[in-house]
Amino acid sequence: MSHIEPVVPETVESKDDDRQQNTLKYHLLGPSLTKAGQDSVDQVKVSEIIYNASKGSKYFNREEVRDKVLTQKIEQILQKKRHLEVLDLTRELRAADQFIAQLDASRDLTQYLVHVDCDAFYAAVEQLDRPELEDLPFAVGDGVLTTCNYVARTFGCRSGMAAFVAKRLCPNLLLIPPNFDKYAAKAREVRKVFVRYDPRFESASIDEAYLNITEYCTERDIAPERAVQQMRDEIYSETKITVSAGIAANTRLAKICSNINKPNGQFALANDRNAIMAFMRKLPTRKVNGVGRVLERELQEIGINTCGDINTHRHLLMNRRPLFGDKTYEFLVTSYLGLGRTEVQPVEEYERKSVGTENTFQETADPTHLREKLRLAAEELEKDLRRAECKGRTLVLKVKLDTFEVLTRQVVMPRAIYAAEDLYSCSLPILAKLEQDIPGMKLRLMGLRCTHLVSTKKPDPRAFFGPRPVRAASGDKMPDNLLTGPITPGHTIQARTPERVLVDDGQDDASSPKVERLQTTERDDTPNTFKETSVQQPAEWWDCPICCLPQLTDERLFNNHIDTCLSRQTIRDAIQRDYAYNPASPSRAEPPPKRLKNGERRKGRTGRPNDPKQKKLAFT
DNA sequence: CATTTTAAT
DNA sequence: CTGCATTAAAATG
Repeated sequence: MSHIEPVVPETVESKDDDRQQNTLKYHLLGPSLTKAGQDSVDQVKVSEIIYNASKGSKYFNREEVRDKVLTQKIEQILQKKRHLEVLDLTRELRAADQFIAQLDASRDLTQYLVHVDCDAFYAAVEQLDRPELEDLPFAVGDGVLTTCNYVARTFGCRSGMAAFVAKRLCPNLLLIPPNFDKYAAKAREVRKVFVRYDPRFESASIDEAYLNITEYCTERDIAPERAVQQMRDEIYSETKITVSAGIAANTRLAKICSNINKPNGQFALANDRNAIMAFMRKLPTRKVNGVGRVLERELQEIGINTCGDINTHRHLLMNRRPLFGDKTYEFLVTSYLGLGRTEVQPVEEYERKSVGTENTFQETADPTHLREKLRLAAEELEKDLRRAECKGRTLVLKVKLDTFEVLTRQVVMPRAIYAAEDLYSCSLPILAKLEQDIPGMKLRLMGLRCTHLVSTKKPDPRAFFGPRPVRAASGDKMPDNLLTGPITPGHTIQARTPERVLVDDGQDDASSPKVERLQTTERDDTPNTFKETSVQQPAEWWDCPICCLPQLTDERLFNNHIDTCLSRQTIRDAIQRDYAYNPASPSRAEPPPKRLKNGERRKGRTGRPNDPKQKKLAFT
């Protein structure tokens, strides 16, 4: 890392302090250094400016604390490592080798995956409307830079950076407020081109996508590189947006490759084991999606800088008392081997697991004020839940103190809810308790999130009578068998989300799912069925198994409702199944999978994904 | 061991 | 010095 020489580090303490300060500077530097190659920028100078601009702020203080904690954690790792080094580890070495061999054997080199990434997307879109911006340093965002153009990047500006810090780096920086609708529209244009190459392409975020172009190439007998070049040309001529692309045997490699010749370039890694191994061997761990500043540092400290180093240290990683968890271990090993997903999944087939909203505000300790914020969050969440067509069984309250410390508290509710009224009344007690536990609690952010979602999608009787309830349709095929299916290492499992969130690669933005939602949910359908249920009290409801909406806990009313629901359509769809509708015990009139003691969901989704892998990891 | 909370991405 | 979502690991009981 960039090292700023201290004046005179005399005592041991000052030396440590100094090292601490440098790790912190690196920390504050964020992804800009390692993630994106970004040469031609004086990183030392940049980190110095960032450091000085941030110094003294509450945010800075919090980062400082976190950095110290991390340093401590690393010290423990090192101790453990020293302890391990004197032991005989030949057995774990053999186990590791076996594991690696198994993974290696599962390698699939038959597919051509592409990762496409729009160059400085938001900035590029703005520039289309205002060509005069081209040679000026500018960024999109308000408090924080969502993205910035390449001119601004030469000053060290990066996405995710606080605006006032960016201004220090580049006083002439122009800040443009975001126009999400505009970007979503442009993204749709770009995606129109994607479908021609892979109708099942996967959007990783508003400006990123994965495509499997194997079929496209074989059908036309065209080389992947040519196909991608052609696609990029079409994208440019049709949308005036430049994109970068990576072509490789799996999504993980493709993602790394798309970064190599950006902007407006592409890079292909041959579908050849030796080529891949050589490529990974010298690749810094940080380049791998899923490795952030923390894991990177932890790895560095035990001597792992490149993915090749992972193999060198495999015996340390696999152990009865390993330096990292199973998931992380597997993640690292697959990274070393250059393995990854070879399948992509369209957004429509993806089932989300939580819906939430959060808001930063002028810090306050006033209880009345805080309740207002909570109410707003509840109302916002209701809207989002409606858009997502679901309710939640657990509710998570998130707060950020004025010190930037983040706390969460959750409650499981007797029934799934979605109404702001209920969201509020369920979360209020938690807030009250927090206020009680932390006397002068001053907040700068509050958020609400629903998990353990229950779908309220269109009343579809098959959901009830069919083999599985509504929401399971696509979600259950998730887990990949380690040896048969595509590899989705623990870290990046369901890789869509992390990528969308990471402000990584110093390119582009952390596109908000909110934007994406606009694209998939044009209509704001608020079925009037919602209205009729918006009056119940949180205490006692039954969920109608057909329409999934909560009903008053009155057997007669409930049965009437179900009759109405059923007659509406498709009793014929229902006859297929032997699940008898049992009016006597409506609350139990559910298909087996859902029938758990106090109504908790089956543990399928938490337990399942691990299972196939778990036993693979059974190192004796 | 199951559930909750935190932290990382 | 954002906001949303997911996952792994640590803490808790």
